Amino acid sequence: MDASQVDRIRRFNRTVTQRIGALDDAFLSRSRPLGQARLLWEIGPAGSEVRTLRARLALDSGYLSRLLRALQADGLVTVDADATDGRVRRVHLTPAGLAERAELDRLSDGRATEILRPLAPEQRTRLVAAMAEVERLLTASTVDIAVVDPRHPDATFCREAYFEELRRRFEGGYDPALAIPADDAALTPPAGVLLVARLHDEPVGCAALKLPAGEPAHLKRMWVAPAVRGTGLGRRLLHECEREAATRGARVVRLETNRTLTEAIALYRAAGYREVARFNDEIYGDHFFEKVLEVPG
Amino acid sequence: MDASQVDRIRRFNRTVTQRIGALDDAFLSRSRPLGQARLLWEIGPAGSEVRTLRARLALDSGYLSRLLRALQADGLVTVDADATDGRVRRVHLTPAGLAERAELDRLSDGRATEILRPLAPEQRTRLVAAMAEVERLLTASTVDIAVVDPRHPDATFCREAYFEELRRRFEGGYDPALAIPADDAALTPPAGVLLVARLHDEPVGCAALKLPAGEPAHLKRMWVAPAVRGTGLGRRLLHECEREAATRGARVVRLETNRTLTEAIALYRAAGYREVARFNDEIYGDHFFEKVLEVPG
DNA sequence: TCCATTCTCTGACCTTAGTCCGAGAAGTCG
DNA sequence: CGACTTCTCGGACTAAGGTCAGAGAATGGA
Repeated sequence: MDASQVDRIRRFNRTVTQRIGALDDAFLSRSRPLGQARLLWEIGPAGSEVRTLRARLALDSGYLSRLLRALQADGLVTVDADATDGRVRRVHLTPAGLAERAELDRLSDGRATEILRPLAPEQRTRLVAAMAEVERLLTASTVDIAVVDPRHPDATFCREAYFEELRRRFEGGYDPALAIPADDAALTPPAGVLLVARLHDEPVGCAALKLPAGEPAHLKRMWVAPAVRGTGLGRRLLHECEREAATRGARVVRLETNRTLTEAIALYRAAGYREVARFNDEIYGDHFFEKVLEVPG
Repeated sequence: MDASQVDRIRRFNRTVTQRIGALDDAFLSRSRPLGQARLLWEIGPAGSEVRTLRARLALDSGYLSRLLRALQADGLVTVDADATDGRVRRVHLTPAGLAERAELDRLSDGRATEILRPLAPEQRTRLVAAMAEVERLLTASTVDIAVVDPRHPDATFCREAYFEELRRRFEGGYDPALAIPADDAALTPPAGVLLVARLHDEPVGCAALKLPAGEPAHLKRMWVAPAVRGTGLGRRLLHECEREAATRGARVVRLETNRTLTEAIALYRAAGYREVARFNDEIYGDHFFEKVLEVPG
């Protein structure tokens, strides 16, 4: 790794936590502990379940309970049992709580404005653009790719999202029953492998390989959630698949794809795949690609 | 202010504190309180005065003293009186303290590396470039410009730095005694005004105006510290001067400058100054500029 | 020389953040 | 129904961060 890049990130950290961290101070400046303020904000105008708050903010249950008691005592929230499940409790902001939250927003906006104010208009534009870029790439780098059992909820979520997308994009729709199948067993090692990409523990992409012994690996089910497109995740998934294929003994990766999936086709070409003649009878396949893997050295 | 820009800054804050804040966790992961770790790092290999640490980290004197006691008890620092001033104390890292600090650096680098690792090489380059841009512009926006008495230490610092720069850059050097003077009285309101730009309370630039009643304001002593050049500070100082001139009744700003100060000349032209005939006998003046101020509406 | 100032340190005190544990109510499944 | 799980809550406790006031040593200036 380039040392100057590492150094840059550390310097960035120092400048940014000083200057941007001030936005969080807005939460402190209302004579309310930061924890309470953050919780108040996180509850949101529509209310939340206590358990989701606990998960989102990663708080101890006792601690969260106490924070809620404090907000309740100040008349900012109400806590009552969920209608369908008596164990879970729901929190709602009272009008006073909503007002307080709006005030936090206002303060936070004020801090942001103070950052922009001293800058010339065109500097502001540049700052905002650079921030968007940093955010985008940090998000991309937060995405985690792991081998997952095809029966895992995240795996089925991705499969359904993938099918749904094909249904929407293919001319004449998509019916998985008509396609060459890739059932759970076929994507479980060592017969195959399924990779799932997650962002903050939410599935945001997948890719699968069938690994018939002695034959080319077969890439299937490459999907990237719309929210994270344009972050290079497709390329990363493809790269991980090739690594998996190589370490599991395959020398070649093959795939077929539909003509409507233009980004995917561009991705395969950019990654060094070359178009070959049809090698199976997949009815949804218009283009067939192949790449000879480099021997890992 | 553009609401979408404000919004972007807030979103940036959320993503970045999550992801980059992890760099600070490195400081926590050594079973040492964050405060102690930060202090240890801030002392630096060369040692520091206790009072400068207190100022830099904005710590209560009692609190800082206790932190130092704790580090001392762990054998990481030594504290002893300054040689020239027996009141101030100096802190130095022991070999163990240096090792601990190096370890913190190493951990911090590790976190930074983890951010870069999942990215493609060209994404890394983009991230680092965008970070540099954000840092640069946030720094620019942190610079504070204020009217300062010419006898203030920051003002004299800027004056000396300015003269030193002219000495170095003018062909044949610079002697203030030969130039048209602008003494302290002439730069004290209402006869004139001196603006000093500061970054983290350190002077990093200045600009002055002489304001003879009923005549054009005369801009003098425009200087920007090398470290913050290219951040738009010159333009900001110039803009602030025009504002001061306008609110104090001037309709026109004039200035002369030397041909070697090319950035300054470019700045004046870009800001709408037009070159005019020589209007005084300043021996270091090669170019003479003038701008008619817009009437503040 | 004396007085005000600067600098550091200690003691006393407070709030916030956070952990651990066990009780108890509500739901689920065989 | 009974056993197990899920979810919430309060008690007990700890560590860390932080504030305030006062004492005492060293310095600088009138």
